[in-house]
Amino acid sequence: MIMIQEKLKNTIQEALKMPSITADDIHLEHPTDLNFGDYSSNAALAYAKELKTKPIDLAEKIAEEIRKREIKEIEKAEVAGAGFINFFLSKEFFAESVGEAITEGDSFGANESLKGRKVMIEYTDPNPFKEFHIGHLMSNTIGESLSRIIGFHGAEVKRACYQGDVGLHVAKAVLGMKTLRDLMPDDKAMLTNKVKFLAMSYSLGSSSFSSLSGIDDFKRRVDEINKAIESGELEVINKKIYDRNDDEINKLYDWGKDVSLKHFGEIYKKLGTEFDFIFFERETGDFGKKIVEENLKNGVFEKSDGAIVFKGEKYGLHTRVFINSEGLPTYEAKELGLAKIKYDEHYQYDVSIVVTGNEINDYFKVLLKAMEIVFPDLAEKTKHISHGMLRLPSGKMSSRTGDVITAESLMTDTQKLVEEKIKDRNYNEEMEKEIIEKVSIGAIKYSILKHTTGSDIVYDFDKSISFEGDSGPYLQYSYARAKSVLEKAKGEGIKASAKKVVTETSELERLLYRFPEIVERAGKEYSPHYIASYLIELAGSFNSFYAKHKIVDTNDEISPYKVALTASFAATMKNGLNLLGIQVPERM
RNA sequence: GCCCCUGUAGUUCAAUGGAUAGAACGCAGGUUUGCGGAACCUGAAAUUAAGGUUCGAUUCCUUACAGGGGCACCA
Repeated sequence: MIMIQEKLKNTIQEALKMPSITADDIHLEHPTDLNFGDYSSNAALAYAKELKTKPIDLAEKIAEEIRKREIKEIEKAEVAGAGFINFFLSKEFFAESVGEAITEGDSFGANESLKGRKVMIEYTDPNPFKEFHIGHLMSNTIGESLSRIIGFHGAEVKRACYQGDVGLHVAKAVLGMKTLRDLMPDDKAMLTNKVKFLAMSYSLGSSSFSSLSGIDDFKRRVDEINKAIESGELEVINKKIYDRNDDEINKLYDWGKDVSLKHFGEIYKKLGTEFDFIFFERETGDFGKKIVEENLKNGVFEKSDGAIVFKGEKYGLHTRVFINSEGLPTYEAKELGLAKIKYDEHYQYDVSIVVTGNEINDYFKVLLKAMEIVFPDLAEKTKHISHGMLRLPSGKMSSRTGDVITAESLMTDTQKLVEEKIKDRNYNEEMEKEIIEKVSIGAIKYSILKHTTGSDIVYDFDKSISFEGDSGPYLQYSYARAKSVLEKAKGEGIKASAKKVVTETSELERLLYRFPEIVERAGKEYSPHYIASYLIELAGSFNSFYAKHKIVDTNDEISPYKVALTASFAATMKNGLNLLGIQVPERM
């Protein structure tokens, strides 16, 4: 499929008669306006000067050369504008690509450029005892999509999640649990109550109490916990959690961790992620500490104010603490240990991708620099992909009222909107449940993935999740609509066939064949949003096509072709959405 | 103070150095009972400012202004 590009490039290269230029130097693009053709090259503009000729003349020369060859995929090549060479693909080419999309089905768009490569991708990374918030949802959505895209390039992909099960945030939650112990749900209680209990415990241990005002004896408990924090009990608990030498603490800790992880498990299931590896900070801490200490003598790390640091200034970065003055490894040391553990003990990857929020970009640069010195081979394989922050229109999300938008509240709110939308349609209960889940998750994921990875997303609670226009449900709807047309065609005995081409080429065909290219680009640049915007364009094109033509029509001799076009659209949409981690309902 | 990121229609987002800057929401108007109106069609509406590089700049460089993030024992 992508061979057509190679063919064009080679031809242009030959026509140029410039030995110093290789086919790879030739740039091809899709003009934004289809009136300018399907492919366009600026080669004449770029090399006219060197050849001491006018761009227009050179372009004409190249175009002539191409016409002479009578390439069957090319209907015409013309010169336009300042010296662009525009290529219009032939009907035969489009018919062939429509046929390909149907035959290849679920693998349409896939390639083997990463065949044999092993890729580990770490994402989501929520912390047990704490809430699963929007940031984790973003990381999960992007990480899952990247995993699928990279897998579509033929690589073997392993998904990993790294969770902070030790540290001050955990100690805070345990302290909160101690204070709220008499409210602790018994074993018969529902999971949701346990989760709520945990959330309360955590917020009791933090500066925000807004979610707690309903509980008994609220003020006494807050006072109690503030007193405990002032007296340094947090550090004591933290140490006890590390050392596991206190039965009471262990019991609370184990219970809380278990509830948390089960809860995360439910969320992953809804989101469609299955991790191959789950790492915990407890495992990486000691190891990371050892690595740092071993590299003290050789000067990679230095002692400073009782802590062990990496002086990033030498490399234009900043200093970071790897082991604090109490001798405990910080996140930096743990991450160093994690990289080594991932590779040595679990998976000999060729590439290791870590997806996080961009607020730690600078920190990650320091980490990578340190890793470059200690484990150069691993650093070379490691790639940091960061996503933007989610902000409210009025400013930062967490500081305003102390309310953090949890991923779950977003998910349930969205579900309610979908429920409202479909309440008048009579689906059976099972189907309704499926539709609600797929559509609401699809809406959320799409609204994250349509943005350039790395840019911030402004989140307006009322408007952000849309079901119309530029939205996940719009894509799902278009797919469901196509499926329903195909059902009807089947019922009327019309078989899809791309063999007989008598129709005018539509925009739909001119977009469909591009899918494999889009997938490649999304993979190369680690950017799912290319797929998202492509699918929107594709869906719009299909919907226009649908409005203009009657697809299923026993009296129309080109109906089989239109059915084929519809089938290839459906296959492409399904694959594209799958790469975004969005499921497709057959009906909605 | 220093470092990083970002400034595009009223709003939220697109645009591998290319041609007339593309969508969606919102707004104004429309869609002959034809396979699903979560749809389709028409219209008004934008590159923060000033320089520079280039045949060509939303894109690269410089400066200014505005917003976000980070800068030692949290992650």
